[in-house]
Amino acid sequence: MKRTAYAGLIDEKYLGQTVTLSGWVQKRRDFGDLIFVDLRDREGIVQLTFNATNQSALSVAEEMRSEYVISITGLVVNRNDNQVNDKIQSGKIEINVTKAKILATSKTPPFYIENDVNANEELKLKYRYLDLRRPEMQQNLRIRSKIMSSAMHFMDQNDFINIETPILAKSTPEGARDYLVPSRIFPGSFYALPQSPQLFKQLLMGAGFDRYFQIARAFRDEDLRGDRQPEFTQMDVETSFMSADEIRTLVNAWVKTMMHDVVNFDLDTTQIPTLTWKESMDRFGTDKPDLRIAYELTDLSSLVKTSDFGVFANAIKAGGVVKTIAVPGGADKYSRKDIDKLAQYIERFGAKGLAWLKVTDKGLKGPIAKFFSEGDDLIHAAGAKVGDLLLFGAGRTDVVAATLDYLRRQTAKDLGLVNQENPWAFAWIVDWPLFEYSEDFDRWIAAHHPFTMPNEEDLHYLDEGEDPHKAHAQSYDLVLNGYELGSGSIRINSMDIQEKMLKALGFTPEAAHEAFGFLLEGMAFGFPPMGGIALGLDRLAMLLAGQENIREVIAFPKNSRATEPMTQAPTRVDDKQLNDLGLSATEI
RNA sequence: GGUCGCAUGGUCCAGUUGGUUAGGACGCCUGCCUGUCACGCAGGAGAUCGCGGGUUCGAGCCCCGCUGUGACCGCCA
Repeated sequence: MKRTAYAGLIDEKYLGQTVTLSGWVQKRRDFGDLIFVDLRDREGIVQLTFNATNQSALSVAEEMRSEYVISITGLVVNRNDNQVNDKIQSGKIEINVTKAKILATSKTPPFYIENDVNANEELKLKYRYLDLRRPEMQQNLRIRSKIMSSAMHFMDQNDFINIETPILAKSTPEGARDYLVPSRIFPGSFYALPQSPQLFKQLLMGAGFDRYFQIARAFRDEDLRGDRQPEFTQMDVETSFMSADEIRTLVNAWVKTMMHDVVNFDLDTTQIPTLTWKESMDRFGTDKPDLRIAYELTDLSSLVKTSDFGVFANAIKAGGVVKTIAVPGGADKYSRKDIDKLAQYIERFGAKGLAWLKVTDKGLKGPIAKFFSEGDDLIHAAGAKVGDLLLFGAGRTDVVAATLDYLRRQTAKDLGLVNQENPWAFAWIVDWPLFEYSEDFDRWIAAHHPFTMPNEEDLHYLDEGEDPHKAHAQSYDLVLNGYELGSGSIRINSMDIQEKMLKALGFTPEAAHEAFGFLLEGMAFGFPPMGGIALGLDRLAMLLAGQENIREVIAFPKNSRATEPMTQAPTRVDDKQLNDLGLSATEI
């Protein structure tokens, strides 16, 4: 019996036809001499009917259980009007089965194969192949597939060349922790899995390919988050002779095509705002703002620096800031208890407490209202209106930013203020600092990466006797709905600037050549001006699939401790394997 | 590395102030049933209450430690 159609695609067009279908038993409803079986395949579900007019098929149906794999042949017939099921696509018809065969039996699955499955994550990952049977997961991975084919097609159409770069690569300082692969031939030496194809793609520009792209896997041995996995997929792009503006225009064109191909959304890329990094930090407290939320941060520092409220005045005196968000309609919606909960949450950002005020028609209300008897100035400065809830951040600039960024997103989520009219809020964030200070390393590190070209007018900051940390970079991030989708920059293409850059990062000339000598040497042989970007396809797929965790768009993801419950990776290995590599495992 | 949660039949949960037989729903098994699609009805099986220790006459419940797991902070150029 060879399959002639997908179960989920059977509809009135097939009426009167005999079809052969194969798939899984979603559900059996047994009435004795009448049995209904819901047959599921990748396209959906169709109802099969078995009855006494065909005893052999009926007896096979009696044996069927959930998740058995079956193949059937039957006639597509109309259902009576009172038997139509509007919940499934094929609900107007059903299949009168004449031949049935069980191809594989199944144990009772540990959880139901249905969309609103309520099993815990560990169980779902352990039986990932069952979880992936859920229509939602099938849909998620097909969205991902569409993104990839859209990308491939767009890049091909725009004369980009798809080039693979090594997975076994060289460990380089800077950046994330590497995944290391021991060398058998050189015991004690290691390859590193690439954190990105960054250096290779620059070298490809040096080689004259002019336009490169790759759907590339990248690896970073850092702790996971809902939007971070240790291995992830990037749409990696590099071009020669293009400005940052031109590269963003190119990416916009791809994003527009992709949004059309994948979710059939007509994106007006001329409406994508470009914010400087500083503007984004000032207005939203983050470098990846969710622009679906209308309200922003307001700086009240100058207004409250002489306030009677000590917390505010002291924050300013200590060199910090006081900022607020006015949550529309929040005054009624948030109880004291709700606010306490928010206050407790933001302690993790370093906030000492949460000052708040409610704007009522009788002025400001709340525990600290007494300090603001002349409240109108404050209400006006905050852009607040009656019914709003004012939430304040006071203290170190970075703590206030993190706190109010969180409060802005959380309150919008709580109150349904994430604007649904603009479901896809893209933004470009530009003019990033070239360096940022790392308390961990107690030195300045590259904000993007060490190959990022400084702004033309900032080049002199890298010179002797100047302060390199004032420099800003020709780098740009693409943000969607509060997620960093991609990050790119114009690269340094001269050895001279690259060496200055590495020096500013604390590299001695010897260390610089040991780590990046191949790149520096290459630059001596005529490297073109170049720039590019890498877009995170997992996050993009997650957002387009309406998911909140990138696990949902990765077929076999790791759990939050970077292990894989199905295969149990990582595992210990044989001593022989270790011996071959000249390694020994110390911790048991 | 840290913070906060969670762990009870196959699954998801309830379990009072510590009290004698650990409860429900779904699923599973058996039987009956020709119009169900959350089928129905009758019956049945199924538990090391994550692991180890402690307190107590008595622990699913309280305490300590551990393990697993989720979210977040640090980290992620």
